[in-house]
Amino acid sequence: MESRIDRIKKQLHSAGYKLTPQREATVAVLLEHEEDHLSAEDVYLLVKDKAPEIGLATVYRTLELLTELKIVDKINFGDGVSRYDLRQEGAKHFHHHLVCIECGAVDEIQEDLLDDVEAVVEKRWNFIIKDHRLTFHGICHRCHDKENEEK
Amino acid sequence: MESRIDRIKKQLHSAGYKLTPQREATVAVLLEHEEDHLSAEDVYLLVKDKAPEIGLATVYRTLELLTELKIVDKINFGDGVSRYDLRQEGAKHFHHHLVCIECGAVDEIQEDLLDDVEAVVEKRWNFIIKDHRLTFHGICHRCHDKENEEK
DNA sequence: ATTTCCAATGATAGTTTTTTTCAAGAAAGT
DNA sequence: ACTTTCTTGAAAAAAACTATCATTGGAAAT
Repeated sequence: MESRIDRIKKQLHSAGYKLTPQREATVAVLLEHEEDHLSAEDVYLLVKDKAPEIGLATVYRTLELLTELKIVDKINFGDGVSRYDLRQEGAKHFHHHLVCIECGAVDEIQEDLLDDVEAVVEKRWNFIIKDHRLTFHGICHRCHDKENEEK
Repeated sequence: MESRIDRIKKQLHSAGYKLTPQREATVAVLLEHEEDHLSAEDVYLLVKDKAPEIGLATVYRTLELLTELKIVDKINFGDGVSRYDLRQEGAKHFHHHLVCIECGAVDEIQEDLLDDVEAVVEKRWNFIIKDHRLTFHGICHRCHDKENEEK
């Protein structure tokens, strides 16, 4: 059975790049933290455990490359750092996010809830949608539950 | 009749701030460029025409203040700069954006198309939505038309 | 009126994040 | 083996933003 990393390797190759040990370590970190939303610095520190000799610039370059190939998506939640998020394999669009304004947690919504909205936008604004970014800011179920308990 | 700037002045006052000449010049620039999505640097350069002695730090501080009071919204289209966008008066949510990947134009959608989606999210994820960010990336009507002409 | 106070400012230094440069190293092609 | 190209690490540089601090200017107190 072909693993995820093998398929990424093929994607790189078909775009004319190779999967160097540094790139492999970086991808491995991203795979191991699929649920998280790591900054370049975060990734760098985690990769260093696997490959201590890696440089920060290489991590930035790798993340940029993976973004270009649409293997990861670069997002910004407004805190001054770019974060990198693996795309679901085969997903045609980027998933959505729920950012809690109380605890800072970021949850993901994998379902694509925007089909109807996109149909309206494409028609009414004559805009051909290639991708989207949707983030909700509010209070997550955990903080919400906690507040209710306190009452 | 009360003008927009008067209402903003009141908002500042009721939060314990005053509308200094520098703040007024900054707000004026934002009002004159409502359609645009200016960076702090952009605002700074435009404000300098009205008030040449203003400092960049003051512009940053004013934009931060206006963001806090929800008079403007701070957005990030992924190009490494924060941009500032006046909120429609009385709008409960931030409007949406169409970013063209060909020409870079940014158009606005003032209608709130997300009511249904938000109802689903609040119910299914038990998340209390306070605000949202929605941006579509794709090809705008102008670039689209241009391509058709060429054929 | 004077004085006192304090928010607000401009200039500048400092941070933080990201990008560029450049020399060296590894890999692939010939 | 030799050349070419890609990739890398280290360090410098750039870009965006924030903090510091002395000064100012206007409101409030006396």
